[in-house]
Amino acid sequence: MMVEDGAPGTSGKRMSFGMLPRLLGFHLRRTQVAVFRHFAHTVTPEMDITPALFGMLQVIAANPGITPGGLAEAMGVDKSAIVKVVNQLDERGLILRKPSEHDRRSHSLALTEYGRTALARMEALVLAHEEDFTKALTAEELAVLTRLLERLYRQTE
Amino acid sequence: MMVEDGAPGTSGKRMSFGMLPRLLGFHLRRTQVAVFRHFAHTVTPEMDITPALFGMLQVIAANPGITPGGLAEAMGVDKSAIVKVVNQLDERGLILRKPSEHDRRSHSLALTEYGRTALARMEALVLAHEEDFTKALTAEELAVLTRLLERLYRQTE
DNA sequence: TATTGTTATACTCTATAACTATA
DNA sequence: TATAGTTATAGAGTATAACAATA
Repeated sequence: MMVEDGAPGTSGKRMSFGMLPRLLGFHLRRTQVAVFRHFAHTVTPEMDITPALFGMLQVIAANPGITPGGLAEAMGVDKSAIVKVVNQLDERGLILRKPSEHDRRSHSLALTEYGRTALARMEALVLAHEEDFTKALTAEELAVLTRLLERLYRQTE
Repeated sequence: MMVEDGAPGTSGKRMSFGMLPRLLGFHLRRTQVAVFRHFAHTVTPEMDITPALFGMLQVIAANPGITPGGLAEAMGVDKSAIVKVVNQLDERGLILRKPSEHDRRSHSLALTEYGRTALARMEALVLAHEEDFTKALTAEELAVLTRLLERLYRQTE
């Protein structure tokens, strides 16, 4: 049996977040979680892809011949963290990994034919996800939001 | 020796993010990373706290007597994931964990005297971090940004 | 039977360090 | 010596399942 004892969270009582709602990071975090959840419901079921993997595919598609090191730099992670990702995409037949002719240490990444087809479908799902998630905002409000975010993170690049 | 071979990322060449810049999640992610890095440079060195731990302390401080289960619910994580966090805060003397009188299964969390002092200092550092990170925006722009984010994540709550 | 806190366990993400094969 | 890719390893963070104490 449940007993009301004054402590929030034990029952259905409202609880306070203290000063957190005055911090931008708090709202960023909540929005990020909501976007990921929405993506997981709308894109992942059909194409079995995460936001991070989709991002990797986009960068490879937009920069054919990019190296694993270049991909790591683009995504802002260590080169060692890229290996598992590239392996996954490779094993799924989405990308091709071939040694460079100039420098045999270096590898060149590019989408396969199947990868291009799959990515096209993912892009359609992602755009639908984006449109649905942002439907509460007008196009202008979304543009304002994006530009404000850009101004914040560009100052520290 | 480094050889230019046309692939971006291998050298200092610009690379493209494809359609990613048209996705809100891309900009949210980059802003989130920038906020965390700024926090790590301005708050963590003096008070050895992360954004997540600071959030936990805020919720405990604002809801004295909250249970671990209530904290888990507030932070949107599983109750089993809270245990390590509460242990850390307890071991550092920031919070006190005592059994409830009404229900001896239940624990009641609250800040210690030291915890209150430490949190006050953290809050000062966090507010300075917030002000510096958002200094590129006017107060009005920041308010607009916050409200747009709220409208996005509230629709899915 | 159901709930609270906890443990055991596993999986993801990411970093550091060291290895290999080239250069 | 230096670099590209990789491996081994470790530490967060989070989830599921199961357990003991209590209700």
